[in-house]
Parts: sequence; C-alpha cells; structure tokens
Amino acid sequence: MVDRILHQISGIVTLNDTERAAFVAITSFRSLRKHELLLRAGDVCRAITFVHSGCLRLFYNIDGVENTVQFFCENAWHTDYGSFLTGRPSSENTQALEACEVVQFHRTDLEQLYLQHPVFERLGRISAENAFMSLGARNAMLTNQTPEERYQQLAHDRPELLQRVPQYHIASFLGIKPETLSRIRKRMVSRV
Amino acid sequence: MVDRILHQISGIVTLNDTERAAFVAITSFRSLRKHELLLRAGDVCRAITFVHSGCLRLFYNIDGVENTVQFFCENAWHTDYGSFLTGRPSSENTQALEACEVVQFHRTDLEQLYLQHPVFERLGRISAENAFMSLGARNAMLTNQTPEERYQQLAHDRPELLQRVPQYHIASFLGIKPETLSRIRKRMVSRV
DNA sequence: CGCGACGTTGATTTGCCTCAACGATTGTGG
DNA sequence: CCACAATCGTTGAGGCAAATCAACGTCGCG
Repeated sequence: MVDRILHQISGIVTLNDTERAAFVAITSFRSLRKHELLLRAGDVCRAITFVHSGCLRLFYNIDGVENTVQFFCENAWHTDYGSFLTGRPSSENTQALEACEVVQFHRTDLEQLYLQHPVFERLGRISAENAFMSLGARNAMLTNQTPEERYQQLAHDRPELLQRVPQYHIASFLGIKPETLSRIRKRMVSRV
Repeated sequence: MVDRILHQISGIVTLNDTERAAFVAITSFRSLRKHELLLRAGDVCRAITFVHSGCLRLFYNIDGVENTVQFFCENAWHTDYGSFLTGRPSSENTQALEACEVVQFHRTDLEQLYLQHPVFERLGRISAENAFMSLGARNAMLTNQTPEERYQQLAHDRPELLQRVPQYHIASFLGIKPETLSRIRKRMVSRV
C-alpha cells in the first residue's frame, strides 16, 4: 500500500534505503466510511494524508452553507497547512464522499524526519510549491472565468469527477448554486 | 540592505557564517521606477524578489481587463512559482505602484544554494508553506465573504494599503468594480 | 410502499455590472 | 502661473446573470 506513495515520491526525490525505511516507518493507515469526517472544523489537523482509494471533499461551513473548495481522489495529498503548521484549530472540514483508504503522516514524526534526513525537506519544499501552484490555478479559474467556462474546464480536466461526485458538490466547487449548474448544463446540450 | 532580509530569515532558520555568506553572495539589487513592470506576462520568471521599499502589484490581464491578485509591500517576497519552477512563460504581470528597491535571487543561484546547504531547503519549504497559507486565506476570503465583508477585512488587516494604493486597484483585488467599491464605502459611512 | 435525497424547471428578486456624466485633483506645456 | 488634459472617484439609470423561493419528478432504499 505504501508502494504507490514511494513510486509517486520517486518522481520528486531519490531516497536511499535508510531514508525509505525511515519514511515507511512513520506511516499509519486508516479507513473511512462514506460520509465520515477526516477533519472537522475546530479540530487541529495533525497529519498529512495520502488518499490510496476513494474520494475526499474539503469544504467550509459558513452559517450552515457548505462551500466546497477541493476534491482529493486516488494518489492525492491532503492537509490543512494553516492548522497543521501552526497548531491552531482548523476552519475547514474534510469528508469522505466514498469509503476511503488513506495513509497518514503525523506532524511530530515528520518533524523528526525533516531533521534526520534533509532530503525530506526538499520533498516538503517541492510538495508545498506544487500545492501553491494548484491553488493559484484554482484562484485564477475563479477570478478570470465565467461559471460556464469553469464547468467546461472542470469537465475537461477531471471528467471522472462529474461521474462520481453529486452535482450539488460540483456546483459548490464552481462557486455557483445547483440550480444554476443545472441550467448551464441544459444550455450547453441545447447548443451542441 | 540585505540586513533586513537576514533578520527576517532569522525568524525561520538559523544560518552559520558560511551559509550566510553564501546567501549574501547571490543577492542582486534592482530599482524600479513607478509603473515599471518587474514581470511581464509571456516572460519567464527567473527570480525570487524581496521588496525592500515600495509596493508591487500582481495582476492578470484578461482581454484588456486587469485582475489584481496581490500587493507586495516592504519585506514581502514575490515570485511566480508556476513560471519560476517550470521555466514556462508567466501569465502574470507584476508592476511597481511606486518607486521600488528590491533584492533578487536568481533561480540558478538558488538551486546551487539548495544543493550546497540543506538549511535553505528548509527555508524554501517553510516559505512555500507560508505562501500557500496566505493564498488559501485569500481563497477563503473570496469564496466565503461578501464584497463588503472583504473590504472590511482588508481595511482591518492592511489599513495602510488603502492609503497608498488607488481605489480601483483595491476594487479589483476585492473582485469588484470601482463603482461598486465606491458605493460600498458610501453605504458604510452612512451606517455608522 | 413511502420517504428522503437529488436534479430540474419556473417565477421573481437582487446585487453587481455597464454605460454615462460629472466634479475634484493632479500634472503638464505654453 | 495659468489653461488644459488626464486621471480618479462619485453618482445615477438601466440591464443582466445568478440567487432565491417554490414546486415537481425521479430514483434508490429502508
């Protein structure tokens, strides 16, 4: 189960046997039932999570309204940096949309790893840089594109998401209401 | 001039004399006139920039419309990670809103630094993590708050910005039109 | 079967944008 | 030093896209 992670990492940094062993030693596994919360607003996020199977949804709860910000499917990494790094309570929620198998890395273990093997500092740097870039891409999408353009881009970039995630979560992710997404889809088919 | 940078860094990592010397050795200085572009869309971003004095504005140009995304004032760090890391042309513009003094670190030099002194990997990791967090904060602001709430939060978080930056850039940063910001401000004073 | 969750559709409202005009201020050239 | 233009913020009128409110059909499931 760790093999997929190691394989993914091998595209970023090269680990020797000692480093690989130290890395594997701090993994911990967890299963999530459908709808179960991996992280609840108010709790402190103490781990970085690798999604082995299933799909997670990250959202804010604002006065009872859920604003979905991101989906994490197979091979994606999740954490709330803001809480993870500062130790402050998270304002985000993360929920399993399906039954999930995840691998977790706890903060205290990771800090040891950083100190003992600088190669993980490099991995952490590049990972954070990549996370920053994808967040920037989402930002650009939200500020520069119309709802319809956003939907089309999502359909192009992650078509499988539209199959496995309820439409009202997609709408929230796109920053619109379910009714509006329904109308956008209707407009699009009638225009083919 | 490098002292301010070293001081800021000292809050993140501790450098020994060798490391400090290596760091200082790769700095380069640059002055920007008001309205001058530090980075132009289409160019490759080859450096990380520290703002010693003045103020920069980061924006997208979409069909002639400028969408302002961020302001960088004294002691702030700027780069386009997307371009800097991949070597691809940037889609962002960065403009000096005032006469600026900046310190730059070029990619090739930084890569050497990373290889020679692991402490800079750590610095890079933490910097990227911080950048991610502030971008996440902006994201949350845009998705969870109304225009008026966004303006109030900005006025609370960075009041000096409202003094030194034209209002139409503030409006763009908040994701609204100048006329709308003007009306929001009017509503707010009449409600005191 | 009956209930709840989900997507769709219609009617209406609303908040922001667009377009336009107008002062105030700043800067510039004669 | 003043006339003039350009820039910027404000205000008003009107339009429009998405939100809101409401109702309904379908599907899956206890």
